[in-house]
Amino acid sequence: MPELPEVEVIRQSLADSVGRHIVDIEVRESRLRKPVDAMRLRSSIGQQIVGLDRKGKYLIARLSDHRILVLHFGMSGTVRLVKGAWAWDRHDHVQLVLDGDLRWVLNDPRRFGLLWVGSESEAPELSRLGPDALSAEFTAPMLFGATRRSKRAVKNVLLDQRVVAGVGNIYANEALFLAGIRPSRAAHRLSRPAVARLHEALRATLREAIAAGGSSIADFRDGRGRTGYFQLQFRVYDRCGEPCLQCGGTIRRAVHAGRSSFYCPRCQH
DNA sequence: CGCACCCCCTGCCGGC
DNA sequence: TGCCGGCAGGGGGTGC
Repeated sequence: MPELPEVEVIRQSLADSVGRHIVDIEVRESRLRKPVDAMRLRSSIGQQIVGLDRKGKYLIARLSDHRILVLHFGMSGTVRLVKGAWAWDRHDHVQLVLDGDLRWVLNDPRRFGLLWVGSESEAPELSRLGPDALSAEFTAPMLFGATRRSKRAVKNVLLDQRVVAGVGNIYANEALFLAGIRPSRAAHRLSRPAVARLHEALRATLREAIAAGGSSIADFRDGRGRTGYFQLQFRVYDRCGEPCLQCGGTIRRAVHAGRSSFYCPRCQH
């Protein structure tokens, strides 16, 4: 679920946490994508959260001892910011208690998420990431360079977090539709203007999605329990068999790299 | 190098 | 009504 827009929406909803100290951490279920090291995690008790950042799909809490607390939400993860005591609910795995009687409750039914604390330089996941899709470093010329070097389908390039961080299946499909490019097009055959269109479409889609509170397909909610509504604006994602909003043709579904692609065969070439 | 295919895990939906 | 297969926003690994 959480791609860049959803993680950004979560980040914004947790803003009240900045400046607070971590006073306790309780781990009920450590079997996430990588086992949660409760002892290591609890070494951050007493630290102050001095900032809340995001890179790609990773949420990063900066601690006063200069370490970082890294969260990734996999397919089904969320974090709720609650006030007062909290009784463990189904699929709640970790509670992070802050001063001011606040707490983060990490819930992740599929347990593909990640929770880790350490120094930024030794965070293996972060070091492999390309520039964040909404950062100034992610430019059209940079994306053009990446497409030139790759014979893969352009959608697979967009999904490659080493090229650009934060794009997942929904927004890759949506951006390719806006740019009029088929997901299966060989990346290195795209023209410079086509890549520039794609770059612009991608950033516009991500910004629109953030403004809409993200996409709530099954049950995505932000830290305050609010749903997003960008799913109401999907132009192609999960619209197989439905009419193209631009030409009235029929949206098709195909599978690339094990993921569903949705596109309009008349509008995308 | 790139992809097809597997894994991790739970939940939901459609077909029978 | 109930069961079963397929599929789902993530990432990682293997072997061809």
